[in-house]
Amino acid sequence: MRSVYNTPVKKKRRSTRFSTASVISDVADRAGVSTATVSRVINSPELVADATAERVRRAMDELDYRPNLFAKGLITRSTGVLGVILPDFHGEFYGALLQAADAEARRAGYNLIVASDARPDSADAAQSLPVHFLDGVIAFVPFPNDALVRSIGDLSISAVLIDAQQELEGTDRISIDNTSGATAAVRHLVERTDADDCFHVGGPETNYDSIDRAEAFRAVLRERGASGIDDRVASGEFSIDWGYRWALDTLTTRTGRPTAVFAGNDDIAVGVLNAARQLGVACPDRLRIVGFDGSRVSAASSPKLSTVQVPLAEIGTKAVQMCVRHIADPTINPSHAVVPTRLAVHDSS
Amino acid sequence: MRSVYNTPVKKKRRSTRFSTASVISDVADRAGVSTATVSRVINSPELVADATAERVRRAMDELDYRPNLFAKGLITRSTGVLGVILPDFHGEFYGALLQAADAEARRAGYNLIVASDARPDSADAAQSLPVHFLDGVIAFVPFPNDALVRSIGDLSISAVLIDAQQELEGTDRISIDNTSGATAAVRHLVERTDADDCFHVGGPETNYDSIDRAEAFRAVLRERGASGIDDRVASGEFSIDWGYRWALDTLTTRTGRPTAVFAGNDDIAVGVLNAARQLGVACPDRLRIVGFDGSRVSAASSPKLSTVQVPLAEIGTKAVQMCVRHIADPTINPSHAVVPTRLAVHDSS
DNA sequence: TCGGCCAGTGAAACCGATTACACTAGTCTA
DNA sequence: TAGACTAGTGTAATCGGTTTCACTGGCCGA
Repeated sequence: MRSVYNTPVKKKRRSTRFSTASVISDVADRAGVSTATVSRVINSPELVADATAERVRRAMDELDYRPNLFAKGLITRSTGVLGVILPDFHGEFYGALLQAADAEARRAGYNLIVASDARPDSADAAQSLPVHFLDGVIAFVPFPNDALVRSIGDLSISAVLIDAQQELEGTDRISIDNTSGATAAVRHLVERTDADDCFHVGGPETNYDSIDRAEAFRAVLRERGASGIDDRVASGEFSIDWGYRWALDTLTTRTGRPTAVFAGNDDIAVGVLNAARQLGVACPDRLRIVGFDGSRVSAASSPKLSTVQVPLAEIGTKAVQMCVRHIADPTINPSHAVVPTRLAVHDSS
Repeated sequence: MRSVYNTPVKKKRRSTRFSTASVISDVADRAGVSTATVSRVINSPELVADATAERVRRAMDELDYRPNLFAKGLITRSTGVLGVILPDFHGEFYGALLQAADAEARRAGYNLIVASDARPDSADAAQSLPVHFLDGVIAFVPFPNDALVRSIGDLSISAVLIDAQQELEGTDRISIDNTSGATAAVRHLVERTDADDCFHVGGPETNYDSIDRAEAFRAVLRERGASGIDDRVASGEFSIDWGYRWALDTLTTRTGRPTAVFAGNDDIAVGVLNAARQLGVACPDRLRIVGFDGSRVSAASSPKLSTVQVPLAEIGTKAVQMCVRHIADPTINPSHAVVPTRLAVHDSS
């Protein structure tokens, strides 16, 4: 007998408010084993005799036992949660990405915490994310945002940057190969109309994708020996409204009328299309239009929009895979995946 | 002296792999106080002398101290994380909702974990969500899904059900008042065309919103004494393609041609619009169309779609507010909010 | 001057898991 | 048949916080 004075009535469960959830010691008691054995049944069953394990499993079932993730996390320092930072969830662009990422994460046994932060150069999302919690972070950074990238670096957890221009020590990256798709789109246009009448209506000036797409436009036109190229490149925002305003303005007041428009994304293209229809400019007969993204609005427009497909689902899936891989083995070299874009010709060009 | 044999060199930090994060005892040491005092500075500063608190805060800053959420959660049983279950994130419908929910959650100091589960009658999302972790759950359940609702009930945490038909003991609910908007929309149509030529192209048969919208259609037509109403109600899915197929079929083969279509949502309406344009049926001259949701595609279409606005952002915001309120005080009676819908007339009707 | 009270603080128990280490009993080898 | 080894299990330390309780010293009123 180890002690004479100390024979408590076998310490029983605290009555934590009215939590009825059972804990590991309940299971241990019921199965007639120690908590260590219960833990082993869960985490390394090969160490436990079959008969014992069976008894423990039954006890877990009967008590509907679920391990407390706080206690577990306190030891293992992992939660099975990945953080995802996106500029916004509004459009389908990020929705499609999130959908695929969530599916892949679930497959790998992870959950996604989301945070959006539209403002460039704000790291609020990263700040408010409960980072001590997360096993990894995936951030879509299509704008220069040093604050965000830096604060992700500070987290020193597995991270995947999508679309970011900045390199980050030890971090996986995914980039969108805008150039190939954009080049194909612009070539497609200049083969059908005079290069001097081709216009580019781009997205935000500082957006990396915008920059790539505009540059591809310029390159193809230079290649064709077009002149006054810069005058035919406009930046605005990724919205229907911007495309609409631009087209209304340009189609009515310009002297050299556009015969082809390469839009920075599908929304812009749809705006241009609407303005053209309103002005009685037939598409594709008098105005050819190509969008970018392959979004649902592009499929919904009529004439159906020619567009450059961005494989959003693939990006989401790949991001999670990279992140999970890096969590499993932090020593492997960070990789840089470039996802292709592909011109899909429909009726608007 | 309490013990003779036991004078360790003041126990120092374990070298947890290479985690450089500082813990509460580091802060305590640096500030020359106990861990209890540090904890008090964080959680109930009024108990600590100003000078002491100031010293502790400086120490926290200098060490860039962040409380370990596992340890904290182990005691307080709360994480500041809400789970959100949606059928999918694909369309902008749920995206808009999520966007607003995230913003509101962040404002209230919470984060969102997301899970999507498109399959009706599957509770996988709820199962795979790390529920021991969550302070609350918000679920959008537009389809009958007893499994999901039941498993949310089993969680016994604060929950908000959106759009669900089932009641759940002690659970807040939000419903969309489809009827008022739908009624207004159908009245709007029958005032402009013969009630006998009005058709409804609905979404999935089992979707609660679909059911409400279809029923409102029937009610208005009955009110007008229309006949053969059931023949003019079709169910399909919430997609452009379904609307397109329906219209192609109906506009070409039916004898009594539709002059007005009330669509189950904007996607369907856009599909109808595209088919009509392709068949040379002018909208709104020969065919009036009203959609539902007030989505971005509706604004992008031309003619601009008349539609019934669903305040998705409001729903997201309200869901988080209800959930947070319920977490703060679980004893308050669950409430049931009904959000209105509003007809917005544009150019398609 | 004494007792009571209060503000401020620390020591230590506790939350519920994981896991290093110790131990037992059986099997195998020499 | 002793010794080495192994499979299976339990004890107790540990993770990093929160919180109860006990304690100290200063101030107050009687």
